[in-house]
Amino acid sequence: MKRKIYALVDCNSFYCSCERLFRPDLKNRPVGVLSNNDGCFISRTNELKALGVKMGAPYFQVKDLCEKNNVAVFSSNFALYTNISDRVMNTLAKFTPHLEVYSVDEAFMDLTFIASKDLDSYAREIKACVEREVGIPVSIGVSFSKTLAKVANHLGKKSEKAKGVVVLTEDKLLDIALERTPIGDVWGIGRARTEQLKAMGITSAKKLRDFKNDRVIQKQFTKVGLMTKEELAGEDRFTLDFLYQKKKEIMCSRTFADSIVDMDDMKQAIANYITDACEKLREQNSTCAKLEVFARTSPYKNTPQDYAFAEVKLLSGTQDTLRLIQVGMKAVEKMFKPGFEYKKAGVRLCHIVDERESQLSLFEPGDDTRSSQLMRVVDLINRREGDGTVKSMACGVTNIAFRMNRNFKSPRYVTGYSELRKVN
DNA sequence: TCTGGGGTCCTAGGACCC
DNA sequence: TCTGGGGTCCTAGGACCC
Repeated sequence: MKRKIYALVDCNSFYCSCERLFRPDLKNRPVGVLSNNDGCFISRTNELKALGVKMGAPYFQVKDLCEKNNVAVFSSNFALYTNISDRVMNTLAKFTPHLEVYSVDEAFMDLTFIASKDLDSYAREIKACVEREVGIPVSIGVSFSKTLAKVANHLGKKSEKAKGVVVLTEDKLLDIALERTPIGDVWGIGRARTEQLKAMGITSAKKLRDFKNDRVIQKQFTKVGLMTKEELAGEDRFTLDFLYQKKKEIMCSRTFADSIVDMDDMKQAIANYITDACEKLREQNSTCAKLEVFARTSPYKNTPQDYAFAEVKLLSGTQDTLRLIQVGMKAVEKMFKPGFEYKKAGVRLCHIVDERESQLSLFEPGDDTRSSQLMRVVDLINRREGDGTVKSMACGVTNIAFRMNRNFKSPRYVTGYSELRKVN
């Protein structure tokens, strides 16, 4: 049987590249995009990396440096990024029958059907096409497994010579590549595992691949750890799942621009998060049977600390925003402690199942037809007229929940387009 | 003044069952 | 002196990803 071939396509500095798309004047300037509330950097161009600004660096710490170096700083504009991402993925889909969208800026493609000698030129064609049709620069790594494609992609980003495409299908090249890849750069090896592996003398990807004792690896690093090792040896263990997967948990949380000290404000924020999460729940035709509510103070501030948490289990699954707000408000009363300055709060919907399999209970009413119809109409109106057009009274009118500092936001280039599409 | 917002999977251990 | 043994389900918590 022919070995699998995977390509990993990764958009370069994705959020920054999206901003540049509409601002050609930023082409050679350092660009950075900030997290919500303009907290820290979540995307940086090479020019910004060269200035020493790290991923996750708090903005206020490097503000002076940025001003001195004429860095173009943006607040995040996720509506824009999602829209551009869709366009990239649609372009990629033309090149393979099997595409797995792995994140907003990455996708795996099955290229097994391409002859080995043509892989490099095919990958370059893909790259050129995305850049021509969407305008976003990408890097592509190609090899026998997802983990190896990641390694190849990494090299493609770093090497000048590669011009954004690296194909690793020859043993000799693979050996060199794996030797040059520090163990911590391997996909699936995080900080904790890096330390453990180093202590065992495993400092590079090659040393992990060639480590003799599989049982030790499995014992210390779980089944997934062993699969990573096998992937490095070119075995296809993380197979492609190109089917649309429903979320098993849905979260919504935010850091507040101003802390919350009042329970009614907290209730309002939580009601908004429940509304948001329930919309996503209905979008994938699911119900949930557990709601978690949490809030925490700022760990960076020298004030009394608290992590408040409450959960509600329902006997029957629901997708009814109003019902979840009802139980959610009781949960807030249970967890909220006066005297603390809560800086962040959120909700998580758990025990998610398909609405057709949703458990009915003898003791608790399930969602009745009227509630379903109401929710459907609400979703329809909000999709057409914009989020929050129709909502529960509990959400309030002043928007405590989603108020953020966004001092550097780019204009709404494409949001209208995106909202139109959602209606269909 | 100032530090994001999502997700996934795995394992260990307890509850419960026969 | 010694506590059955195995299976399943659930949950909490850790680790990792972008």
